[in-house]
Amino acid sequence: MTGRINVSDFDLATTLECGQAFRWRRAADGWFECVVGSEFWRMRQSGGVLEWDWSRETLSRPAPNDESSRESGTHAVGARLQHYLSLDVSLARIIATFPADDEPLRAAVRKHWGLRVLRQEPWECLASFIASSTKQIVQIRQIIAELSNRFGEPLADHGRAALPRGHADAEHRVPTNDLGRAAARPYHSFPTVGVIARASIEELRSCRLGFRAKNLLAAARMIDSGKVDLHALPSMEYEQALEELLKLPGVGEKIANCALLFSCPVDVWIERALRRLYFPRRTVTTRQLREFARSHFGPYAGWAQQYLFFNERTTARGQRPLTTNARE
DNA sequence: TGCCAGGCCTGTC
DNA sequence: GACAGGCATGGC
Repeated sequence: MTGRINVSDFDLATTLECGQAFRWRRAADGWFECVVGSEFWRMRQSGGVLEWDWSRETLSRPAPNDESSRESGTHAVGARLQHYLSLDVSLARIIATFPADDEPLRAAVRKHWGLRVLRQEPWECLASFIASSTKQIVQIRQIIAELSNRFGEPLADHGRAALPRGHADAEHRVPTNDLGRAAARPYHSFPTVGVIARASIEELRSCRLGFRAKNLLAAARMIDSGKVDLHALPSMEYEQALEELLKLPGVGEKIANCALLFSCPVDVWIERALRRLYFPRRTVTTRQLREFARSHFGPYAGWAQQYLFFNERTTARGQRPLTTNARE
């Protein structure tokens, strides 16, 4: 099934490659593709038109509580896509809440206009950031790909057959040391929390998680057993939701905030930007920076900081692209 | 070869 | 409360 959506104030490439999601792959023909939930999505933007291509029953065994029971009409799929991409909110209105006299932020917004914060599945987002601790983004993508390839559901044969020529990567086995390729193959779903909870520490370590393996396993088990309910977070106040996430091993303030839809993450790159832009020649602690960010950027602090993060990453000396080149 | 990476946790002072 | 060091692993 395919469709088209008229879009404005939106940049697909920037949104998918700005470091908030780790599984989207830019194919050689310009399409972005990923398994989202248990659906295989492809998207391509041409000016103000977003083309999409969607396959139902893409997984050999869709998760029982997942999208298999969802509506599959063109309108319903398009609506899900718009929700995921936050196309249903006015970017201009969000930007308008940013501090008016903050020129560095305004400059970042101008430069990366169209960046939108995705509405990702909470578990995938949380697990990805648990895996992110002291890892480069390219390596995070590799770890997430390894986890998905090993523990996720593969695309069903008929789903794979529906892929355009050149995309049916029939050979699942790639050299284990060639993680750039592994990271570029999004043909598995992200593993469910239950699957990870029942994995062994050795299996997780084999995905190159290192010391993060025990944190991911313990966090998955706490969530799977109901000790922490990710789906209850949206109904909580910010402080309560933060406190809930901090119960999880390997989850500190930064990762918790990333999981809370980027509500206020201050990581090393944002910290670097904040120090350079707002506190030059002054000594401030990370805690002070976090408090500054929470109070300064307004209700959409996460959006503001994602602009600053991406801008810092793309303009800092020694800059490197955030993603591996999917073209191999 | 050595440094460092979208941190977290623990021990020490 | 502040701070340092350890934790695994791989890209550069």
